[in-house]
Amino acid sequence: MEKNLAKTYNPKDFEDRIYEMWEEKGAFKAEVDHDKKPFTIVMPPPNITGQLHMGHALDQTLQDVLTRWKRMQGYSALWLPGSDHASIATEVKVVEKIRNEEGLEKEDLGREEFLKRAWAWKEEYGGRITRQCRKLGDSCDWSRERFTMDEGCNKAVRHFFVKLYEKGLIYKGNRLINWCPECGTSLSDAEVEHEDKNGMYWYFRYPAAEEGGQDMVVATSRPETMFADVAIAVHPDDERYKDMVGKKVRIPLGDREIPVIADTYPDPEKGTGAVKITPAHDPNDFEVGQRAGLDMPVCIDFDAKMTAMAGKYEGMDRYECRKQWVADLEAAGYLVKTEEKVIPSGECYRCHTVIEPMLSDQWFVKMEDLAKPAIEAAKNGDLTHVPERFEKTYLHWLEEIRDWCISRQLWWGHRIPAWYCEDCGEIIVATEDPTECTKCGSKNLRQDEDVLDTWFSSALWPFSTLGWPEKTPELEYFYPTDVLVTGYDIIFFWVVRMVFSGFEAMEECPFHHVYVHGLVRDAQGRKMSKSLGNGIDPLEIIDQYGADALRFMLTTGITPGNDMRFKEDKLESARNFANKLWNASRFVIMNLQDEEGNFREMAKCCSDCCGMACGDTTNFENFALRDEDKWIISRVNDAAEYVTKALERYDLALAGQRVYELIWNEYCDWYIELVKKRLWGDDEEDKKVVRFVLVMVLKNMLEMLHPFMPFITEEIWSFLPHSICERENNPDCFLIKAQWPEYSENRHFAAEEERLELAMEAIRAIRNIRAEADAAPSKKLTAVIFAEGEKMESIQAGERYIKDLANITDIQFVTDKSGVPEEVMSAVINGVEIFIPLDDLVDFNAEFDRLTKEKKKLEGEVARVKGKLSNQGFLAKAPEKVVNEEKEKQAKYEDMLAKVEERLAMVAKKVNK
RNA sequence: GGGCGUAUAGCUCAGCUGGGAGAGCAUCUGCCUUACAAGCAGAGGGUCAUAGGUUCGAGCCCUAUUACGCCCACCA
Repeated sequence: MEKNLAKTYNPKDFEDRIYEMWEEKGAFKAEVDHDKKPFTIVMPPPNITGQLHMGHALDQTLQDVLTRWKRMQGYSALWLPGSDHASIATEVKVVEKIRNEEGLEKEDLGREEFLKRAWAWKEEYGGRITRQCRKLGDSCDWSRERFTMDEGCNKAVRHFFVKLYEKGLIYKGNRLINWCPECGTSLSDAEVEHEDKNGMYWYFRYPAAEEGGQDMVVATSRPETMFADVAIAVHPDDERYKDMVGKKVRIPLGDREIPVIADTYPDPEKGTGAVKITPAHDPNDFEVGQRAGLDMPVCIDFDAKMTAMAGKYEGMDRYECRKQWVADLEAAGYLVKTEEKVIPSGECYRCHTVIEPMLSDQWFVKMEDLAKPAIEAAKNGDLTHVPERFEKTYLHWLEEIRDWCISRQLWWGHRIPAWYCEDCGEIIVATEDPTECTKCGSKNLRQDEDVLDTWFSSALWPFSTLGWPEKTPELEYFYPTDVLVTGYDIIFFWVVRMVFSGFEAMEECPFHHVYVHGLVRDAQGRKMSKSLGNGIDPLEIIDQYGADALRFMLTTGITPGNDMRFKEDKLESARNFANKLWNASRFVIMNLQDEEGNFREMAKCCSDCCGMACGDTTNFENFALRDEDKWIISRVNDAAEYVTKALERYDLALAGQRVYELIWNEYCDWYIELVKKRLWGDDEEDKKVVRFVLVMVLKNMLEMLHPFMPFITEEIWSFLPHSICERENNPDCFLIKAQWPEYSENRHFAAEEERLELAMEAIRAIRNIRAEADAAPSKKLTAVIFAEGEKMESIQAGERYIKDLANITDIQFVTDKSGVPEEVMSAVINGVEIFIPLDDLVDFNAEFDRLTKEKKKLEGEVARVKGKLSNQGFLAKAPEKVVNEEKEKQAKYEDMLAKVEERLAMVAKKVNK
């Protein structure tokens, strides 16, 4: 007895074992190999603070499918893994830990000590997520695993920073930035989320401060900033306020007087047409302030508390102050009116605290010039998006881009490589820590306290991970990468920044395709989130259904760029599919003899053992292949073409779907059933052929399914006879390294396909009759089949199939219907009539209904075809091929209709209708 | 304010360059047929959101409308 697969499919029995085997054999390793073409994907590095969630599972499975496919196609396929230091998220985690465990704040520890704890935290928890990836079956080259804050990345960051600084593309400036009071740091524009909230406009009267002036009424949604008002602005053409320009008004309840100025910013149509100007707390006002050369006092500090500018409100929280201040103003009669309004508000993408625009010293990347090649790449096709529509998003962002604030007031991250000379004030920016001031020679240097935006280092990921700024062989060989796979939610954060950084550092686009996928939502279509508690843990799913089922579920039934819902039944269906394959394989293996000699002989036409993958037609002439053998070979061939083309355009869902159909609906439902009798028969030569085709087709199917379901396919593969794969000569030949099946004209058998499909139609028709007549499947029946000419030949070729699969003991083929008994049920298929004598079982009423329905259907078809063919426009303008197809259909349907009508007339008599 | 997406069977979704509407699940009927009940066989079920248009021909292309969703936006 041959060894065989376990009786039941249980992924836990082998998934971990197979993954370890792959790793041990170095199957994921990608080498610089100039005999091969490179294929490169860099993994979007998951945050070290994170747990593996469904988003990662989707993202990584897509990348793994592509990597495994390309590896099988003979590429040196590198999927480079890593993780991200996640500046803010990690710092917050570590701060909380220290607070909880030691009751200390980070300031109590000091920078150095804090960083020690942070690194310790990273060592302890940071590897968790990459360990979890292994459960998914990720075939990334772990020997090249990187971390955005490792030594190499740090070197890359410093070099890149210096490069930009020296070109004048990085500068330091006192500007209005997005400040998160909770996280205590500045944020880039991309890190601010906009949300509309119900809010209020308050209209306040600013009393005239001089003779002949008028009171000014202005609206504001942020009364607490009034303490830092420096002017009231009106449009220069606004007649209402013309006389007030240059005059002063007084801030209510205070003694500060501020001028009314003219600026084009205020819109006379909006509000009262007069706007209070608070340059330090509003981006628009900041610009007005700059234009008018106004002071920029600050009334809210970095903790979102009021400063001394706010007088008695000093130290109050900004919202607390707002409440008090409005009440006080109202009591004093300065509140003119209120208006409920929807106010757009900016929030921190991490903690959702309302952003405070703050005037602050920060580092910026000047974007205008950097954006140009990135825009150009998309426009000239060097960079394409799948699906295309995301190119619009990408371009829109780049075209509207503003300077990028890259400094963060945190400790965990890449420290800005800038030093200040305490003696002469010189700023030194350098890749190595300087020992003395380049200008005055002073050794009294102080490094900038800030760290860089996490995305600054992520932006370098496609080349920093390959060795940049060194010119390594890897960088030379694997760069640029081929495709970047990511969710649409981080196009701005990451994709855009990698592209312009890639151009700047490497003078080449970091990848040529961006495959954008959607979000995995819960069954109700809601976003999975911690706060909702509706997240689904991929590890639990793997535990329950196996990684293969999860992977298959995630990669099929989706459309690029669209969100998907996580439904348990989809998962079950994927698991059932794995089970089906398992059982079919078990069946094949169980029926094999000691085949090593046999198959070696049969596959010998292909010296390097590729068997059917060789496309050598002489291969088949040596075997007595029957129609069903050629049919399944032809179907596999067709699938190989379809699947490869689908993968080439990143249509993984359709590719997976086609493999599913091949395995279940073609191989299992038909081929296996068709050959069972032969397999158990007496013709030893024929049995050998059947076993060979069964196992070779299975091999090809495993190859095509492998990228989607790597574990089960590898496991089954290990049970296949060694003579059909390279394992005979090479014990390390595993499916993961097998050759991807290619389409070959030599394996396309149109005539056999057509004949077999006619037989299938007949089988379906007879099964249908059985069901309608309530004849048990086990009941043996006979059939009379009428056909003429070539059709007779075709259907006669299918005699054995019909007998086997429709449980018919005897078929009488007739070219004359006169001998057909009356007590029969019948069916009409393409050019062929089938009669089943059922003796007492004939149900003429059922037969009558069935035929009536069939007649109606055929009448519809005939009418449709006739309509088309009588349309002169159609005949004149449609392609000849289409017209001919329609003509053939007309003949076919008219023939079928005539036969059905004839039969119906007879049955009608029986039922007196 | 600008941009984008979705609308197809009871549910979740496919449908590639326009050429006779598909899958999975669910439902109904019959089967433990020696790989598989996580299965087998059969069946029912759709005015492809609405209204126009282009075309010989539209689920697919164009225009408008409706509903839901997403993204961007300096937001008095």
